[in-house]
Amino acid sequence: MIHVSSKAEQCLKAARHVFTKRGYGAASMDSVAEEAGISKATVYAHFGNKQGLFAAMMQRECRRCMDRMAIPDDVHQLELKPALLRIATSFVAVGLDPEVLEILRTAIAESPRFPELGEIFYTSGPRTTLDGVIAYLDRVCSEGLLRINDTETAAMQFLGMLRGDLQMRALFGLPVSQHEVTQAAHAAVTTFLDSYRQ
Amino acid sequence: MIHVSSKAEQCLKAARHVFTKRGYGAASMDSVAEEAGISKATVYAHFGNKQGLFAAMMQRECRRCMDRMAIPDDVHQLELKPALLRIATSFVAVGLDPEVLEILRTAIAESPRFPELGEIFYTSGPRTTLDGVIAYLDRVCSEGLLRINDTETAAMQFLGMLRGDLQMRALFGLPVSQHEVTQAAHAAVTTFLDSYRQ
DNA sequence: GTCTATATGAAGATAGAC
DNA sequence: GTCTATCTTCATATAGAC
Repeated sequence: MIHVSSKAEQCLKAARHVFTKRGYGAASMDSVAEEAGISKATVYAHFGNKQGLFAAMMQRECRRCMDRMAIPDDVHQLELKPALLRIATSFVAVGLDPEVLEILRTAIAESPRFPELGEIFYTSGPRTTLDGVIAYLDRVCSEGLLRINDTETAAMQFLGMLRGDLQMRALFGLPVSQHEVTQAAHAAVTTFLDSYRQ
Repeated sequence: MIHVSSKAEQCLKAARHVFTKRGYGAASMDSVAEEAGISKATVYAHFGNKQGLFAAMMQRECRRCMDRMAIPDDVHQLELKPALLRIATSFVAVGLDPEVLEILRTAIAESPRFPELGEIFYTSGPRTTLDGVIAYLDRVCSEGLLRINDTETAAMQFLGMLRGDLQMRALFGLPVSQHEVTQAAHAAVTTFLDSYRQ
């Protein structure tokens, strides 16, 4: 187990704020040090250089996201429709959370310069949710509640319908009303069941 | 009509390349001038400052995108299912086009610093397609081919299913196979019709 | 591990000639 | 409109003391 000192943690928090606010290229190590309340030399001592600090910050944030991306445990105690609605509500809540959006935006922005970033974020974020939905759909299919040939495609469709335009609009900083969110969740569940329950 | 000199155009092309490759913050006006084959002072003479150049470039690129975002004209001569498949194929082809992704990535990245950018891109991109699909669905509903209460929600669902994870993976630079694309298009049309044709 | 001080280079922006 | 040359600021990174 690697020991991470308190100063390094302050530094990562400050890095998160500065990098997401200004963008990687325009962020300065001086700003990070100042906001963390430590000297710039200490930042370099811990993370080597700017790229190292950014990569460490993003990896940490991706890990933090992952826990929230899994589908809720209690879905297995619900009937089919309420369970899908529960998954849907949880998914859009996380996907539109301002802190998650900040990290997602930054990951998209810098993925051309940090190629491993895309895979890390996708695996710990969208893919985690997708795998959870696939597992859930496999189960209800084996119980005969739904008939789905390709549960991976179906899961992608379900999550895709939930996202709709909303996540893109949120990424752009455009307003997304609570009404639209609940509307999208209910509509996605209805359409999904209409298609796959027969 | 505003006359745009050849040098300004070279400049915008170079700006597109430099800004999308390095990111706004890390891009330098020197690089843009060098790549355009003109002097830096000329760049400033035309666009004022770095922000002005970036905004001008992005507006131009959004306009260029818009034409490709409309749904194809020939859908109106097709039957329902082939028409949806035509819309689907066209939509994913544009949405996964590397040049479009480059601009989309940049728009997402900088929208916090350029708030008007999000609206410009959304309006000329995703919203244009969405409006086209809504209009199409309204027409086929009025002909009695489908029964849809809320065509806007249905259109968002259709486009959302098409995107699935694919656009996000593409934004992250992860591989997306041609097979996945056609698979997603066919599956989206099938699911959509299963749900709304009854 | 942490700091102050500094070297070194780069980048935004402009002055002034043609 | 376009250029060369330059000003000035700021950023990455390190040296060296404690």
